[in-house]
Amino acid sequence: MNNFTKINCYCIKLRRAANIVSDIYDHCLDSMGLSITQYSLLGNLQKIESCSVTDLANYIGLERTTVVRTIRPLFSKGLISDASAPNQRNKILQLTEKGEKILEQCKILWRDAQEEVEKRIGKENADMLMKILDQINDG
Amino acid sequence: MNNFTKINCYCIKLRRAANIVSDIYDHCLDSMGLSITQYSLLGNLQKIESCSVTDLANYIGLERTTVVRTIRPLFSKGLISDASAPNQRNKILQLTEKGEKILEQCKILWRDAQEEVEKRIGKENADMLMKILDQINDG
DNA sequence: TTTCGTTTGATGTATATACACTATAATTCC
DNA sequence: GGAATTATAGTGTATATACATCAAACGAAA
Repeated sequence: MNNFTKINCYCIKLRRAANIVSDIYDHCLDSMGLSITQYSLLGNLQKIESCSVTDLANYIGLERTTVVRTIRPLFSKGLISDASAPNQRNKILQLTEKGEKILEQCKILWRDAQEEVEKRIGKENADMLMKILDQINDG
Repeated sequence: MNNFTKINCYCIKLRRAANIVSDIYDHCLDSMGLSITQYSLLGNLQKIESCSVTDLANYIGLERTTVVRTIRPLFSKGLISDASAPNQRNKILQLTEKGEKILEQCKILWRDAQEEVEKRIGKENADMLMKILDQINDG
């Protein structure tokens, strides 16, 4: 079954790779009960410090509605809070103290996942990959 | 909002890229009523010529059950058929004549999508990307 | 200041994919 | 040849993500 050449499709290969790499990250973060998307939201929120749902979505390149659903469990767990006044449309998302603390612990696990990827493809290729992905994502 | 440095996460960036590139392909294939995953199944089935669902799944690196559901509409449309005897467990998947014809038309559109990606990141980077993705996917 | 278009968050629904499990065909082993 | 094991296809359900749409808040324009 493996003596055939597979179709060289950027799309299919990117999807497979995204799924395979996602497994690595989710496995690493498993013990903290966070998905890689949630981790990414927390991490980026820490950088921005304070923003609306829409801003956060634009910033990380996810659909607004996806972010709405992803942050819900983060609210429930008390990792982020909304600093806006009542009856206001805009949310003002912020990391809570607990969120900061959890995030720091997650960062260690996340770095393990990063290193796992670098080990698999080599640091040089990893840098190259990052550069090319940036070109696709921001270009 | 854009004066912050985003987190350099291989996983998140791969996922974003997979989604962005998927849009390119699905857009190109839209007029044929096939998704990129369906196209890929047809294309690989053409190469293998004849195989079971499990073999096809292993070959393209998708979960078996995912393949089961993806090929269903291809059956309905008469693009693939099952050459196995009745009451047999193993399916013997094959492209129908109609499937071959449709696939050839799709290939043209698929190449457009491939070129679109190469135009975006440059042919050299595209080759590099393919190589790295293979390392992730098969390594 | 009232109206109207826009922004923002939210919900409903759809697709791609996976995992857990089930039912049955096929194979192995006594 | 019949029982136990394995392989195969299929279903149920879950997650990540998006699009279409809605309602309420906000801002601009008359």
